[in-house]
Amino acid sequence: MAAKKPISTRAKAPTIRDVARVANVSIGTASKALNANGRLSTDTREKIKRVALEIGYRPNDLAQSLHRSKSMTVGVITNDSFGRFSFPIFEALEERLAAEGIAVFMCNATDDPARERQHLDQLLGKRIDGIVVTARRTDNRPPIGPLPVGLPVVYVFTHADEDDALSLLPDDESGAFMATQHLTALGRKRIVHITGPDRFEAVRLRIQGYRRALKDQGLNEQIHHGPWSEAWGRQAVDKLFSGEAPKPDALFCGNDQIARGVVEALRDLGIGVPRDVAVVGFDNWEVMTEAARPPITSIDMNLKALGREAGERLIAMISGQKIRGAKRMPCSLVIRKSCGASAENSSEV
Amino acid sequence: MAAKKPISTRAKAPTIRDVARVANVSIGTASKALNANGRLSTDTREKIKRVALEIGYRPNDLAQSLHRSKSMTVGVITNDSFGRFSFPIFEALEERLAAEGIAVFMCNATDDPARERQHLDQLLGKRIDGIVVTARRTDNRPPIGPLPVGLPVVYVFTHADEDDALSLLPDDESGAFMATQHLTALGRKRIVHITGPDRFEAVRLRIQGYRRALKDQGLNEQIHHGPWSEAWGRQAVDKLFSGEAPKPDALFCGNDQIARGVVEALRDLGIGVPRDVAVVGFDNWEVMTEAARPPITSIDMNLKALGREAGERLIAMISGQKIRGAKRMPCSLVIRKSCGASAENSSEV
DNA sequence: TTGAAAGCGCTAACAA
DNA sequence: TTGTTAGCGCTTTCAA
Repeated sequence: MAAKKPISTRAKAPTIRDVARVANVSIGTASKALNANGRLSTDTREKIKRVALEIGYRPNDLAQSLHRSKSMTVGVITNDSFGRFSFPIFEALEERLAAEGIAVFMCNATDDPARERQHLDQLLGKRIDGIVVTARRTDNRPPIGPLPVGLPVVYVFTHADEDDALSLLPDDESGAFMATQHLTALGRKRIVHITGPDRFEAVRLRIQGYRRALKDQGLNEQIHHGPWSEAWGRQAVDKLFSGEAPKPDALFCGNDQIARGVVEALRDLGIGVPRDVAVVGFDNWEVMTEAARPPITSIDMNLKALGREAGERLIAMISGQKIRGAKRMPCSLVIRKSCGASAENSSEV
Repeated sequence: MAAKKPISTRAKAPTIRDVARVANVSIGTASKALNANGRLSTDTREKIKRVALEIGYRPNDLAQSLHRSKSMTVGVITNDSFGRFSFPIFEALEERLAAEGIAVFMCNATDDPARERQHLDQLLGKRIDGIVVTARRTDNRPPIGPLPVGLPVVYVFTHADEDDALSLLPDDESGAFMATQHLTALGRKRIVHITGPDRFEAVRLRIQGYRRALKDQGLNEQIHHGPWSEAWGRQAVDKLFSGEAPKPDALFCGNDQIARGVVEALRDLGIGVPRDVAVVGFDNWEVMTEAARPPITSIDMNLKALGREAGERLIAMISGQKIRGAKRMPCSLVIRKSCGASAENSSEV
């Protein structure tokens, strides 16, 4: 397709036949020597290895794969063009798979089913050994496919509308519980939740965790929805602290951008953080949490652990195991100054 | 390596031999039919295509590549684990290459030469048709390798200590010139540059652009170095506006985090932006520039264009062209409220 | 211990 | 128009 001119100045890579010729043995012998199996005189084995090194022989994985019908490659399909969430996941995933000798095709489908289909076709043509599907948000998505039966698929940071699928997700509910409990443990009583649009599953789950923690202490809930932005955080504070109603003494925010807006607005109003109001965010996005004044306590979804686990499971599936079901992986609380607790209690992993 | 049990429940994919058998033709004929070349009766061609579709035949790229000695894959090696810069580049690159039917292996080397070497070996084993090297910062790096002669390599957002290499970089100098000129055009006279550590090539280039623009107007320069953080931006403002010295009427910042710190500190001091002091950032990182009060005018490095161009050139090289040399691609000015200019003048692309 | 040969799935040159 | 066959680079059985 891209080939304009057939002229190629590329040096052809040496093959095992070249090794055999130079070492003056049969090609079968050379193969045996290089693959460390079968018996062979140490002499010839050494010689062959030396020759291979000298002429810069490197086995052609394509040919090898053709033979073994295992390509040692997997594909990742994402729709997260910004990369905020999927990048750390991908990074850990790739690291885990690389350790196993598996290379990773990265495909961006940008929410376009046609592009997704196209990428999938390409990957299947390359006979990938497995697929990882990831996304910008954790909500359900239609299952990817159709796929050859038995092709391992892992959904991570998203899950499929299908029981059979294996998916790995952060435990939003317990993360939010942890955040809220941290606030109640510090003696806060009027804890308001400022969060994102409730069409996000993550928002709904975080609300559940928040509720559970409040119920434990017999406290009342108050929830406000808005966009995932600093501006919304500021606006929410302006509203909450302007009227006659009793003021909150803690704010649990749906993400760190909202939290940062909140912290800034409180600062503008001269309300002390954490003295008057404690603040917790979600995501542990350091660019936000560390730069805020004061730095913001937040929930870390441990995206890298998520990616590593995805790699782990994919490897298991490739080697024949059957795994299914959704698993939620634990979040952790990262304590900073915005709550007034000492950082000693941090459960950061 | 990962293969524990040889038992595989995977359905074997149909081959062209299967197609031929079912369609009751020779395997050569089937191939011809599916590759749309050579002449063939429309009848059989139709039949073969239909059969292929029915039994779900999909050509095995591995076998195809083996034959053509072209794998239709390329590798990307990055050391940018955060992904802030390399992700947009990668995204555009991948999109361009996918359009050509080329799939992309993504490898993270995290600044570790051993890991880089390992990834490279893996990629060479997979007989990739080309390599893209990218990085977290634009500075020089040792050339990647050793590589088979003639293997196309593109460095993007970094460049190699080597004349022969092809590299694509943002034009930091002219970007900084644009930013500074924008300020002078608005009548600002005392324009201070607050930037990052000068071990970054980008910092040095941006200084050059800043200087050139000042010289054009016969203005004096003043440069302050610090870390790439909001805290540094705040600190710089505190210093600049506390003494008896004449105060700046504009601040050109080395990146958007510094700019954001600057804007916030000015706000704290009750200094009007843009009324008293105009501010320009660098990177056009919307999460910073849009959330600041006021939103910050910034220089966009057009990372996507950079990625697309890298794809373009790689494709050209793969098809036989020889390209070399470093190319700097233009930045653009994205106007927001922090300078007091109307957004009409924006040269955003 | 080593060599010969079949075959992985596909393409392309040549024959029929 | 269709079929046959060699070969891409490698592994693996089977013979020598």
